Amino acid sequence: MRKRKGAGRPTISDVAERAGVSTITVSRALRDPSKVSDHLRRKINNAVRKLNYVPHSHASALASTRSNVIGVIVPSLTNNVFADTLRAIYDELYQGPFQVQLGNSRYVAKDEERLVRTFLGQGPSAMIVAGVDQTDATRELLENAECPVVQVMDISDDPIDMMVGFSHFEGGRAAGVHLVQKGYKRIGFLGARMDPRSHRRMEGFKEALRSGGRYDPDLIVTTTDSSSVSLGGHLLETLRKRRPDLDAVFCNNDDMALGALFGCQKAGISVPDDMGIIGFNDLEMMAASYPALTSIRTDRYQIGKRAVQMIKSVLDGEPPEQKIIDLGFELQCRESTTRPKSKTR
Amino acid sequence: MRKRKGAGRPTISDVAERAGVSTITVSRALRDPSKVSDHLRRKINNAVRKLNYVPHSHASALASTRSNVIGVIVPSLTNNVFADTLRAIYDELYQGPFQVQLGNSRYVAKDEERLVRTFLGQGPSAMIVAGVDQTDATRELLENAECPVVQVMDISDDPIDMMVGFSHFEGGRAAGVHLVQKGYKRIGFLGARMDPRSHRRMEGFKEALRSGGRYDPDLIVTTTDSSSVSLGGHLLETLRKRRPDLDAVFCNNDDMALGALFGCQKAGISVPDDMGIIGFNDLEMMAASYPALTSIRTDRYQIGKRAVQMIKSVLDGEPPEQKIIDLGFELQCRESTTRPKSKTR
DNA sequence: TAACATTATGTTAGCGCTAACATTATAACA
DNA sequence: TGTTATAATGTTAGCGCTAACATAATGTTA
Repeated sequence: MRKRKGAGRPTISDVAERAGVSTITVSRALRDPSKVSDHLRRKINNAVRKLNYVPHSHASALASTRSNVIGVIVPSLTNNVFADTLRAIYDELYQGPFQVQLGNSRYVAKDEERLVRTFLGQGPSAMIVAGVDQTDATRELLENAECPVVQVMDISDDPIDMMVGFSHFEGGRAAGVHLVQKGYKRIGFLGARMDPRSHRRMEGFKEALRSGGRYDPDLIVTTTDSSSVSLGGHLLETLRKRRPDLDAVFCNNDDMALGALFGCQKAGISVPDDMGIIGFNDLEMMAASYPALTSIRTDRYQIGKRAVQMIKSVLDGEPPEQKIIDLGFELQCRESTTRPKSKTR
Repeated sequence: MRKRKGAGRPTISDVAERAGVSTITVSRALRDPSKVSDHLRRKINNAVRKLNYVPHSHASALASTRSNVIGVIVPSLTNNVFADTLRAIYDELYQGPFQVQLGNSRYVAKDEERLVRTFLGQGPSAMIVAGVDQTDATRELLENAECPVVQVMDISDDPIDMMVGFSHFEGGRAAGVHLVQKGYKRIGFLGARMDPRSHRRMEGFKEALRSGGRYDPDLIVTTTDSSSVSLGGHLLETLRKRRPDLDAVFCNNDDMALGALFGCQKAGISVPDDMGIIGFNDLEMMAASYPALTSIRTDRYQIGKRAVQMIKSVLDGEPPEQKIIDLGFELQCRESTTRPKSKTR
C-alpha cells in the first residue's frame, strides 16, 4: 500500500475532527473568524489549543497561491543604516500574518538579481528592495512581478512601483552648502565603498562647492573599500598629507566621520577650529561624541515603516495617495562644524 | 466546471512537457543532477531556461515534508554583535539551497517563544537561537523539534542540542582581572540593557574584583535602558557624581565604552591616566578611537559560521565531533587601560 | 546467453491546505 | 404562510511538487 507519512504534527483535519466540523470551517475560523458562528469558533479554538495546532504555512501558500512572505533585499546586514530600516519593517509586520524573507546582496548587483529571482519564486506578497540602481534584468523581473514593490532608501522619478526615501544628491548638497556657509575654504570629501548612493551624495556635494566657488577635485578622496571608523582616519591622513591646508571634510557616512574625528585628535588638530567635520545619516553616536559631530539626519526607521504601510494599503485594495514618498533629511548642526567667528580665516 | 488558476508562472509540468520527459525526471534533474542522464539533463536545463522556470518552494516543501528554511532568532537587529553573526550565517548559506527565516525577539522571552512556535510551524530544516536563556516552554518546543538546534553567542553545559559561543562570565572576569592588574583601585561597572548575557559578564567581573580585593558594590551602575553611546556617557557621569574617586570602568559593551570615553573627554578626565576604560566585543571602532579602547574581542562572525557548519554536518548525516564549541575571547589591551607605571596611585 | 544487479525513467498518489461551488439553516418580508 | 435573501457550513477538487513503488534499459558475471 502506498502511504506517505506527514510531518507528524497535527493537521487541520485533526482539529476539524476533534471539533466535529469540516476542515474548511476550521480554515475559516482561523483566517476570518467572523465567518464562523461563536459556537463553532469556540470549539475550534479549544481543539487548536488542545492539539497545539500550528497551520502549515507551505500548504496554505500552495493552496491559496499566495504566500504571506514579504521579500526584503538589502546590500548590507552590518550597516546600521539598513538595520534601522529592517527593524522598522519587522516591527511593523510583527502583528500581522506576514513573514519577512531577508536577503543580503552585499552591494553586488548580480547577487541582488539572483535574490530577486529566488524570492519571486516563492510568490511573495510584496517586495522591498534597497535603492534605485537595479540592473535592467532585476528591474524587469520586479516590474513583471505580480506584487507590490517598494524601493527604499533612495528617490528617483522613475519607480518600479513605489518608493520611500530621500535624495542623496540633495543631502550631499546640503552638507556642502553648510561647510561653505560656515566659512571653511578647503573642503574635502572622504568617500568609502562608493556605492551609487554615496556617488550621488558626492555629486550633490560637488555641486554645492562649485556654486560656492570652493570646488577643488584635488580634495576628493574615495575608495571602494568598505567604510569603517579606521578608514575614516586613514583617508583623512592621506588627504592631509597631500593637502595640509585642508580645513573641512564631508564624510560619506558617520563611521567615516567618527574616524576622521579620531584622526584629528590623534594628529592634534582642533575640531572644529582647524577642521570641520560632517557625516551622513546621523547615527546615535554623533550627538554623543566630543565634540559632537554634525551630520545629515535621515529617518531610516520611518522609511521601513512607511514602506510596509504602503504595502499593506495596496494589499488591502486601497492604493496609497502617492507612489513616491520623499522623507527628506535634516541637517543636524553640532560642534564639529561650529567654529567661533573670529577663527574664520 | 471547477477550475483553479495557479499563480500563472510555469510549473514543473510545463518544463517536463517541453523537455519531453516526466515531471519527476525534471524534479530529479534539478535536485540531484547525477540521477539523470546527460542527454535529458541538457534538454531539461534548456527548457528551464527558456521558460524561466523557478521551482515553487512551497509546493516542494509540502510534498517533501521538509522546507529548506533555517530559522534564526536574534534579540536585536540593530546590535552590531548580532549583525556580524547574521552576516556569517547568510554568507555561509548563500551557495546552498537554504533560506534564512529571521526573527527579532527584541530581548523579550515571550516574543521569542512566539517566534519559535511560528517558525517550527514551517517545518524548518534547522533552528539557530541566540543565547541560552529561553523560557521553559521555548526550550521544550525546541527540544521536541525534529531538526537540529544551535544556540549561539553563549555557552552552558546544558545545550538544547548544539551550541557555539563563549563564556560571558569568563569574559567579564578577564576584564575585571585586567583592570585590577593594571593597578586601578576604584573600578566601576556600567551596564545597560542588562540582558542575561550582560548579567553574566557582570558576575564574572564582580568575582574578579572580589578576588583582587577591589570589589565595591557602590561602583556598580546598571539600567534596563538599551545601550547607546550617549548612555555610556550619562552612566559614567552618574557614577562619578556619586564616587568622584572612580578611576576605571568596565562597560558591558563597546557602545557604552565609547560613550564613557567621550564623557571623560568632555569632563577633562585623562584616559587612561585618570580613568581606565574597557569595553566588550571589540567592534571595529575600538582600535580606531583615540585613545584606542581596550576590549574583550569576541568572534561573532565565526560563531555564525560554525553554527551553520554544524547544521550542515548534521543534515548530511555526519554529526559534528563536539556538540558544544567554545570559541573563547581575547583581551585586546590598548591605550585606554595602559597608563604609565608612575601614574599608578 | 541466461540470470541477476544496476541505472534511468515513469506512474500514481498524496503532502495540508483553500477556492469554488453546493447545500442547509436562519432571518426577512410580503 | 410561502417566498426569497442571507448567513453558516459542507463537498470536492486541485495548488505544484516529490515519495514510493513500478518498469524499462543497460551492464555484469559465469
